[in-house]
Amino acid sequence: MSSDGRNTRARILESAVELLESGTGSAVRISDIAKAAGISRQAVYLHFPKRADLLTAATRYLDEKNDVDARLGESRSAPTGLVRLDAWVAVWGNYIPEIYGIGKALMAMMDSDEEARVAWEDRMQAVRHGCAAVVGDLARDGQLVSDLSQEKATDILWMLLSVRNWELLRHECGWTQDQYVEHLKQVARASLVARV
Amino acid sequence: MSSDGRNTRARILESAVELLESGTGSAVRISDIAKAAGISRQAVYLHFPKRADLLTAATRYLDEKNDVDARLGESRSAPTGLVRLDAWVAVWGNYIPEIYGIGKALMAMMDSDEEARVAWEDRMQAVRHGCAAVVGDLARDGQLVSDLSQEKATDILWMLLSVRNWELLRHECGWTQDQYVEHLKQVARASLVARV
DNA sequence: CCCGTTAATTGACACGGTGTAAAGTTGTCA
DNA sequence: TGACAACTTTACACCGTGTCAATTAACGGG
Repeated sequence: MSSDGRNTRARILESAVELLESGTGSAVRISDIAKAAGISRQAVYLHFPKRADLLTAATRYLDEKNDVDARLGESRSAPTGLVRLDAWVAVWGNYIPEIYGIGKALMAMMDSDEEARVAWEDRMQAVRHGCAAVVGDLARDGQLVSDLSQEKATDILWMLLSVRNWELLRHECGWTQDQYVEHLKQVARASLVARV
Repeated sequence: MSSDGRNTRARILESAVELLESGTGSAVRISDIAKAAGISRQAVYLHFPKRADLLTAATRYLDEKNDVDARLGESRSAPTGLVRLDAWVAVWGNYIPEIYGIGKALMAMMDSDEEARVAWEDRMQAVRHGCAAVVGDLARDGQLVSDLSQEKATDILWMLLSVRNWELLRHECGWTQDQYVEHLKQVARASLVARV
């Protein structure tokens, strides 16, 4: 069973993201994940000593599975700032619904678990920097609305990408993921791009 | 001590909001609140059988303390849609930092406690309706940017007012509450109001 | 003045989820 | 065959929530 080493770890992460995505978020227990992965609860602790370890590992697992880095790289090589904005928003719009369950679980722990707080804030800061880059592109192309500073525009974009928004739009308005992404694009354009 | 009936309840709520605001949010325990209120833990359960009861009561307590209803009423009687937008954003911008601790605590329970979920979503829906009203005013005054539907504009405004945003801007960017409110106003104007 | 009511107190406990610890099992590889 | 690693089972400590029962203190009305 030594070849199962990485296999089991991956199975745990798969089960974790599956449970966290499709449902009750922070109410998912370690034992639920273990059961879904077909192993004992203690085996989970063998791979992830603390709950926060599992959750942060799950975010990285999703990053790799979705090739987020590569896609974000692609988005930056688009021809104009306007297209880069669309691409960036599309990547995040599609990604957020995937991590929102994990995000909820991490946010719920943030107040009591320092490690979870740091992990989540690091993640948020990375998004923020991405927003700043995209807005910088817009400004360089002369497409940013004239009465917005780059800082303010970054904040707007970043607020729009808030994880909570997806959850609320989905639950309260019954939106699909496609609707959400399309909407994000339009809203981002309406907020940031100079009208002709 | 029968006259202490309402007094104790109020003292519990005061201690609760104080602890929840200035600090660790969902990590605040019933016993912490009891200690801060100078009573026993069981006395808290006497007034609020479940944790969710206390939290939802705390939100109502803050509403009344801050006269939120009255202020929102005033904001709607402002002369133009533009001024109404400013007033509405100011009320919520000042209110959100106060309830964000309670919001965090409620959100952390949402997945496991149905009552907490309903309470929070009701609250969010109320905000949403308010946003729709303000946007409707803008549209009636011909001030809404022409390429935005009222629905989309409502979503923008509502995303900007997300409770999470305040926390993140405060922690990651070190913003003060005044900065936040001023920023919200400007962003809302930039996003929604037709430029002349 | 006593009596009933009501709020609060103390102490004990059940429940559930996290995390730890120890001993036993199975499979692999040298 | 023996060492090693992953996983299993069982058991338990810890902590926060919520419940229960017995007790004390204060107030108001008869």
